[in-house]
Amino acid sequence: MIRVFIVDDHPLVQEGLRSLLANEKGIELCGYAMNAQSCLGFFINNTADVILMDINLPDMSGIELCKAIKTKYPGIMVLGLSTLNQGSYVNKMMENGASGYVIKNAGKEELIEAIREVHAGKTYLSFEAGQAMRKDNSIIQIPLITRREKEILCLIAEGFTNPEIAGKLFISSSTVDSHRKNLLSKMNMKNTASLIKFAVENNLI
Amino acid sequence: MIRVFIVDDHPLVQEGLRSLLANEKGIELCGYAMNAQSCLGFFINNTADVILMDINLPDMSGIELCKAIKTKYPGIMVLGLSTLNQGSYVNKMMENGASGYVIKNAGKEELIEAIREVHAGKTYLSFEAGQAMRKDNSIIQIPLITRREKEILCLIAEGFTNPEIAGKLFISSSTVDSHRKNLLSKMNMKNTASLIKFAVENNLI
DNA sequence: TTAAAAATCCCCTGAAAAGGGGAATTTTTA
DNA sequence: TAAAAATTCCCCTTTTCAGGGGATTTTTAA
Repeated sequence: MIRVFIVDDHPLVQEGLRSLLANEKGIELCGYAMNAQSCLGFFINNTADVILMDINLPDMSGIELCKAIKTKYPGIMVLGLSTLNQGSYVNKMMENGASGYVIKNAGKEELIEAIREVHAGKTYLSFEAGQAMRKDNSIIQIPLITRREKEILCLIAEGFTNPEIAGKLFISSSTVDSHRKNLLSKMNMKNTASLIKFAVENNLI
Repeated sequence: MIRVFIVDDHPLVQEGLRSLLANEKGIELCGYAMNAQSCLGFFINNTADVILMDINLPDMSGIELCKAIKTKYPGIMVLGLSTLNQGSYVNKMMENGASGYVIKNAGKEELIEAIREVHAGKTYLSFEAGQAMRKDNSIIQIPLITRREKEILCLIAEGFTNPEIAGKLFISSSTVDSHRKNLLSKMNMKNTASLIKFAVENNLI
């Protein structure tokens, strides 16, 4: 019996995954969490065999959580969950100990197979994830953003201006401006409007 | 046997709804569409008893689609699907012939019950939807935006400036600016960044 | 058919963002 | 420990946005 733990902040995804795994033989849902903290909390007194882990969590990125889990509990296998277009994140997550990757709208069969594979110590990359990992293809890569950039991106999205953000973070307005320009250029966006749309749609904030 | 048709542009919601209804006795999924056009296309040669209809579709609002369906096929019952905070839209959709409303992250039982109720000719409002409809509560109301405003909002989100949008729509830049100001004021947003975040999060675009 | 709503257009001013450049310091990571 | 990455800061100019007005025409709905 493979004990599966789910970490995903989106209620609909949670619901979908739970119903997909509900009647599967050999697989048992042993718990779930909506954020990284409660996930880490669970594993203090409990355990699991495989964690289905979303890449985007409210309090910590999936990459960091993956690292934390694999450092403390190397025996637990982490299977990343992503939407499309997250190639860079796929790479980062694998580098930090994930055993595989599944696209969120994958079918039931693929998900089950992936769980069994990683539980057996193998690596599983869904076809789309494999595609997304290739550097030289046409799939849009979401560039990695740093912690500070994410912080600033969130404040921009909340409607704060550069001087306001500078005040909140105790840095200069010029610095905020630099980060903003970096975000625009690395995301390849024309202006704030398209940047925020892209960020929200890809769960960067 | 109640024949149910699903119209929702979100793949994860589609998947979730389909799996929720999959093994339900007395309910049969007779088709689904990702947009209003293919929904209308389906009903030229087919029919259904209940349509689960998302409020936000890429090509037409759920309100308009609801109106169109109820005008042509009054016997088909429309059950609206919304996220929270869409009180104004709930009202509009009911005014245009919808028989009820269910919150997207409602449980299986509630969804099934709602389908049976509206199929029986009754009205179903999920508790949260009922809450959202009350004018005098603390739930954030999403103001209704006009067709033109939505059009302009989308172009802003794509990164176009006022003059660029003006060129595309063959109107003056001042007019675009007026619409933009209206959007900011009716949504009660500080600037473009927060406006776009709000719009994307509430599926307005 | 007539009132309400939506869409159109213009004025003004100041604030904010975008685009260009460069550079120093701190933190991570290999 | 050295190289790489992240964070910090500043200069300049031009464009775009936001806030404040007001007004007309067209469309929609009661």
